Amino acid sequence: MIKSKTNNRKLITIVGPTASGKSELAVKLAKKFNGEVISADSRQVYKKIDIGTGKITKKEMKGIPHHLLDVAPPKNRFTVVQYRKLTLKAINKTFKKHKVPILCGGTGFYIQAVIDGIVIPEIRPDWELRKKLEKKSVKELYRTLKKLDSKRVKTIEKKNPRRLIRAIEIAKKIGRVPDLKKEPLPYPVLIIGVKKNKKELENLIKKRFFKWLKQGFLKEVLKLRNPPADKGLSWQRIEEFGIHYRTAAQYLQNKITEKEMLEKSMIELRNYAKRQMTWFKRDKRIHWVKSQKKAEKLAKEFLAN
RNA sequence: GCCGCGGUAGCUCAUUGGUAGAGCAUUUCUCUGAAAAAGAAAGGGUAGGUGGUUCGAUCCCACUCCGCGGCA
Repeated sequence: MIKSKTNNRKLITIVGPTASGKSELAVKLAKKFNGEVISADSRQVYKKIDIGTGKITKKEMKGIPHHLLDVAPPKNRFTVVQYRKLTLKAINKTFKKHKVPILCGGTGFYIQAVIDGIVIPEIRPDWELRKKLEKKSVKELYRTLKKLDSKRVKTIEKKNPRRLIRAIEIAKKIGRVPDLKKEPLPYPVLIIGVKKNKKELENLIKKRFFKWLKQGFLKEVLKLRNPPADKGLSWQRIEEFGIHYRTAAQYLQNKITEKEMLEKSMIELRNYAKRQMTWFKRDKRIHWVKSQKKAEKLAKEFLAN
């Protein structure tokens, strides 16, 4: 390999379940190794959706630049493809400053799209078509896709309407769903996973939620609904911003009690953390650590070589 | 004390005279422009207890225990 400046490019990635302390670790590593943080969170990309997504505060950033936060208005739906584009830009910008980009977040799909370079067909979501297709049964959808693309049908989940609809959407526009293309990053990547046992994580999630409530999380939700000037968001849209927003919206509409809100949040967040771990577990590149010290050591070795 | 209602999976509840199901929870898994999303699979109950009727009871009957509501 030719030794040149580009070979000094290295990306550190921090993954882990919700509430595991990724953001804090990212800031710590950024401080220590002259880095900038790039968030990998599908909800924190939205403006005004702050407390309930655990978005890092200015103070917590400790002067470290953070990217991919507040990059979209909450009214519009953000997607992986946009995420990948913006993130690659942010990474390159960071390299230009001779700093280490630290990709940090819990949205496995977004991270995979960046580091493995999942190239998704350039077919934009067609919400009108989706709306129409949503009325159909999965069997009908499956049959429709089968007619359009005999290959994709073989690997797709037969009972998953969302996947079927997207496949149909692509096939309708360009004939069939192209094979998955991957464009991995041309520089080394270290992936650190923050490990927590079940009980620890459960406590962290609970504590964090109570903290958010004290910080005015419910007020934030109400403000989304009824902002001072502009038209507010629908409850339906608010519920899309994640588990806490969903349960809070239901509570604020008097559909569930406060107690139910707390219980539901805990259960769903626990399940979410589990799903995240299911995703991360299969990636054998991840170095799982229990302490920040261990993470620092890994980063140091990675950057030295 | 009396009357009524109920006691079936961890929870909420269906169901049937031929040994039971759902939703949620639990465990595991999937992942091609919604991913805190959308899906899949699995484990789990001898139907409060005892006795009786019956070829056979979780379901019918009696007694008993427990919970809830009402009356006194």
